[in-house]
Amino acid sequence: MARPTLASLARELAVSRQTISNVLNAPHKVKPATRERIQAAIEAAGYRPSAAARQLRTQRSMNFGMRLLPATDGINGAVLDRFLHALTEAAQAAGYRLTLFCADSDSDEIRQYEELLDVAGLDGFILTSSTPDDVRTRWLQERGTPFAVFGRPWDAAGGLTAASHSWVDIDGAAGTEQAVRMLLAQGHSRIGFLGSYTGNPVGADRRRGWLRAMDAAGYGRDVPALSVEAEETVPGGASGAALLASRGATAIVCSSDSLALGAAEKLRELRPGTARPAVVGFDNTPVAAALGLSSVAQPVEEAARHMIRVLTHELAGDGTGAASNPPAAPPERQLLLAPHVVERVPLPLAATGSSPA
Amino acid sequence: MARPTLASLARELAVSRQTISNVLNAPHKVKPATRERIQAAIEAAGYRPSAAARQLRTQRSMNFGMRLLPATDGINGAVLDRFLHALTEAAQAAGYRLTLFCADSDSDEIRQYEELLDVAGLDGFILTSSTPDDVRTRWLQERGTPFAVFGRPWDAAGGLTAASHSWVDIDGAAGTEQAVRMLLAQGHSRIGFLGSYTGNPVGADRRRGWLRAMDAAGYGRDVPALSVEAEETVPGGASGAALLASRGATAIVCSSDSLALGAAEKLRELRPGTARPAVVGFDNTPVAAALGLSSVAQPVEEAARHMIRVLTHELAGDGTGAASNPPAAPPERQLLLAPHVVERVPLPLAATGSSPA
DNA sequence: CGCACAAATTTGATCGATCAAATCTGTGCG
DNA sequence: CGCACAGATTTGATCGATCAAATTTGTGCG
Repeated sequence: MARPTLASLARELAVSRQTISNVLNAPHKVKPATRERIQAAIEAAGYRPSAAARQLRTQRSMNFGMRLLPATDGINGAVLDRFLHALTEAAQAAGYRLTLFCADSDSDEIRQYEELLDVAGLDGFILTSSTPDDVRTRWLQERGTPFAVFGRPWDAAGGLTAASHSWVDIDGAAGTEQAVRMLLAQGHSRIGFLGSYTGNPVGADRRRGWLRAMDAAGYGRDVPALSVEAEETVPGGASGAALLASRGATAIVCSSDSLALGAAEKLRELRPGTARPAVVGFDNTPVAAALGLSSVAQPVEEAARHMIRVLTHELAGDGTGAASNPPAAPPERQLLLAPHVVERVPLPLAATGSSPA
Repeated sequence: MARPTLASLARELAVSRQTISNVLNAPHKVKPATRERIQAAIEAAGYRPSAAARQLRTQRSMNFGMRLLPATDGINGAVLDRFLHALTEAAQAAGYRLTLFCADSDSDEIRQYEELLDVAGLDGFILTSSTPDDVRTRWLQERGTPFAVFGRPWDAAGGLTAASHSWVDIDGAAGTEQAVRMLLAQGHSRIGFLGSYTGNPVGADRRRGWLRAMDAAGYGRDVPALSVEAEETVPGGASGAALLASRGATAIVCSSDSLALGAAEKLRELRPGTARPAVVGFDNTPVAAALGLSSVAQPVEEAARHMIRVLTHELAGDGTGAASNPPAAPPERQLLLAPHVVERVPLPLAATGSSPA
């Protein structure tokens, strides 16, 4: 039998289309007895309303869009995977779907927004980064399209702009701060910070946490010599670590796992005796896990869920003139989530140091 | 001004809706002069047909679906990223969009198919794996829904089933074969193979390539002792490499980058003198790149593009009774792509071996 | 000139849902 | 008994496109 439609089902049940529609969209308008009878019939027939027809009438696609950046930019790799998965799952749970798209540049991204809004009628967008004075966020705001950004809108000076749009971000400083505290608890006092050259504010933010924790612990005077920048690569991490070690650092907090990987190697090499190289990375990538490297883990899943919450809330607010029954506390429009350190014991790989063949 | 529709634009131009529709969907039916006039007006007004309205009438959503596996399963990490990106890009270029969804299990995945087909009217699906006797592929085939699978349908014995559905896969054996040849060219003769325990056919396939190349080179007799299996982790790779080295192996082809990472570490350790640990990984993950490890790179982008080609071709065939003008050679329904080895010189990290602090 | 016939264009119906307004039921109460 | 009025249900229009069939325009030619 062909897929049932509202009309076909209505005929069978000898009720009107609208009544069935009401059972689905405004159950309180239907007499309980009728409602149950219809609900049962819906289940039995496996009736599912067509999104296209619904969208045509309501102008809602129940669909969010997200640009997939070309690999190696922005949040990527395993982090992006986790983020995407959580996003999709949360959207699905809220009755929305997620559509991906590609763009060559930010201006092309705007062109895509326009197209996707007109053609597919997307209800909102997820952005995975934003720059100060971002043309995309401005465009979306002017047009009144709902969107949420993963990442704070930093200004040119590395400060936070007072953007009025929704965003969620991970508090990098809180992460490195916690990493320092962990190392302090392990007995270290000369704890270095190893960042990368890129003048981006995310790195500066992570450095800030280290600084704060060192100050709080009373090691503020050591700070100048213990902060180093290197190339954002594994060898970069190694050379940075060598420099820090030469200045007496016994432990290192890094702004990425690549740096941490190189740093851990180097420390092992410099101090063959030490069991655990006191190095903490950032992002908690699979590499860190594979090598038994401690790392700051970002709660990207929570961030994704929150972004969906923000978007759906905004859309629900518009939709029904009278907001849902309980005024439902609106989700924070701007939220900073705290990461946490995943402490790991290095793998025996190094411990087996000079095992015979 | 509100978004133009076919009707509004028709009124302005004093032509009928259908004529404009024909300009877009069957230009040959419209007199050149009219066509150009209308085309210009479409551009000027920025008219874009609504996908929802179109879908309602044509029963085509121009949308493909793909299940996003929970992280750490199937193809993942950076490889998945590249695949997804290429998929999205290719779909977009062909006028299709990509919708993601999550599922808890294979049977739940079927439930999602059903829902997405009924509700969103998806035109086809991308699967990222298939098992012999896969319930999902069977369901899709019975229902006649177009789909393409990334990965060959292996049977229980590790052989290839004669499945009738479309798939694309990477020829793992060809990859390891090439890796062996590279090592042979570098002067190695005792080349080991390091795989993981998992009895999955992908690993067996990779081993097969090594075997083939060793045989071809006349080293078939060494084979039994030079094939080792270990746990699919970095330390697993290290212990496997130790074993292989003890049996005289001077180079190792691994079935993954994790194993290769551990193996490279171990070889370096065992032979401090050697400049380049002769180890080749598989998947060419960012880790391999970061550490300067040679690895077999899979052409996932090409695979993704081909899958979209297969799907769009199938849908185009159905759509217009008479296939597109030139009969357009149908894309291979089952395609095996050859990977290639990315040769890298290890990073100075190790070369700096015993540099002073 | 006029007819046949193809090319070009238009008309009305339809896809499957929701909206807004109309109609039908049923209950309370003077 | 009958009227008002809220509750329940139905009706007709509509969202924006395409399809199938009808109509108009144009061309060739006896």
